[in-house]
This record gives sequence, structure tokens and C-alpha cells, in this order.
Amino acid sequence: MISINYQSKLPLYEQIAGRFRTLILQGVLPADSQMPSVRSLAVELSINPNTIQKAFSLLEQEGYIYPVKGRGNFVADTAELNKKEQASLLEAAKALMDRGRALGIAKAQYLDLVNDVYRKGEEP
Amino acid sequence: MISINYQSKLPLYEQIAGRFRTLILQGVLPADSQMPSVRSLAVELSINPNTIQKAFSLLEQEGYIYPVKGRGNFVADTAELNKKEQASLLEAAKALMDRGRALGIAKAQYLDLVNDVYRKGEEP
DNA sequence: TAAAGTGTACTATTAGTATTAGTACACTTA
DNA sequence: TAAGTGTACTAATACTAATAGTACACTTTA
Repeated sequence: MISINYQSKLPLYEQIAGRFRTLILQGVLPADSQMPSVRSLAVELSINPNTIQKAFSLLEQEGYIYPVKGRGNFVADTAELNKKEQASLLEAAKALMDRGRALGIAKAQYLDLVNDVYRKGEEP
Repeated sequence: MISINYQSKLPLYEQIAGRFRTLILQGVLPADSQMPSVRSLAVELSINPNTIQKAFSLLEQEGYIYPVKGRGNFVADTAELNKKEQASLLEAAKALMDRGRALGIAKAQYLDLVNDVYRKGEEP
């Protein structure tokens, strides 16, 4: 299910996290299903459990999985995940706009930008 | 005019670039005036010319100064600088919105956001 | 309750990158 | 041509990220 590329510039934990992100978003790993254990993956890939742990910590931080002590890690709800990502994206956009306003960008410029982005295909 | 703090976590070239950013934005160093030479600053601060050079490269990249081969570095026009910063900021905002649209954020949400940012104080 | 499974915390080692320095080169002006 | 300037290349160093080693703590189940 998971493989590692030692040629890649990406650190192992990023490769692992990335693979799981895809599997979760595609629904291959459904919500609340159990993730493979840190130890089993470590053995399977012949790397240190802590590296898997780091990948899982990342996924947890991003909202892809949730840990249960002594039981294992489980796949989070993808719908919730989308909401979270939207929220953080809107927050980032707000911060950028605040800075832009301070720099003298007019409100109309942002309105134009929004119109521009939503130009093609009224309902995306 | 320039001093260095060896206690600081910031690398030397960042400290130097930061100091000049302020001086330029405040107008202490007017447009088209000559920057101190890489060598003179290096001697004054007792550090390697290349470190000054790195700070200057950064400032050049950011549009604060422009180099003339064999002559020296000169302060750029601050008005131009502001324009550049606005442009890159708008570009970043666009990228963010594109991603947001793909994620399912509605146009109205962005319009609300713009209104929100420009709420207090109609003319900033 | 003991054993086997799980995640977690801590430290140490290694690898990689950023930072600074050394030195030599090339251009401009007087 | 000499003295000023920036620039490119390489080397040394310092710092941080990435991985591994090991021990601990919790949960389930036989």
C-alpha cells in the first residue's frame, strides 16, 4: 500500500504523509477506519517507528487522522477536513488583504480580483 | 549608521538588509542616492564583503536598491517599490483564491471577506 | 492479570542546508 | 593605469532538519 523512494528529495515522513493524504481523500481509506500501526509500517518499510510517527503527527495536525491512545490512529471525516482547509485558507486570504489595504490597495481591486477568479464557469 | 548585534538570532545579512529597508522607507536614504560600498561597510563592521553583498542582493531582489557595475549600489524609487509589493501581494491573493475556489469556497464568501476587511474607516 | 498490541516521549546521531569567509576576477571612472 | 566599485567561485563553519535508538505508558483481550 505504501512505498518509499530513496532517490526522492522529499523526506521519508513527507512521502508517507503524502501517500496517505491521497488514499484518504480518494476514499480508499474510509472515515473512522484504522490506520496501519506505527510499528507494522516501520517493519514493512524497514525504517524507524519514529519516522512513521512524524508522518502521522503531521497528518493529525492537518486533520486527516486522529489518534487514540493505546488503540491506534484512525481516519478522520473528509467533509470536516474540507471545512478546516477552507477556514484556514480564508484566514490566510484575510491576512493578505489586511496587509494589502495597509499598503494602499483599493477595495475595488480586490472585488475585481474575486470576479476574475470566478469568471469562467459560473458554478465551478 | 549601521550596527550589528551578534546576540541576535538573525543572520548578519538579514540584520543589515533590515536596517537599510527602514532607512530607505523612512526616506533617510533618498531615491538614487548612493549606498555605502560593499567594501567600506565590510571594513566598518569587520565582516566579509560577501556578507554585505548578500544583504544587497536581497535588497536588490526586493526592489529597494539597484546595482551599477563598477559604480556602486543606488537607492530605488520608493513609489515603484510600493507598486511592486502591491502587485506581488495581489498575485498571492489570486493564487489563494484559485485554490479556494477549487476547494469549494463560494464567491460570496470572498466578497464578504473583502467587505469585512474594508469595513472600519471607509477610506483607509 | 499478564501479554501483546498500540501510541508517545526523550535523547542521540546523521544528513542537509544556510551562513559566513577567503580569494580572485571584471567593470568604471578619474 | 590606479583606485574605486560590484561579482563569481570555492571553502569552512554553524545551524537546523531528519532519522534512528530506546524506554515508557496506555488499551484491549485471552
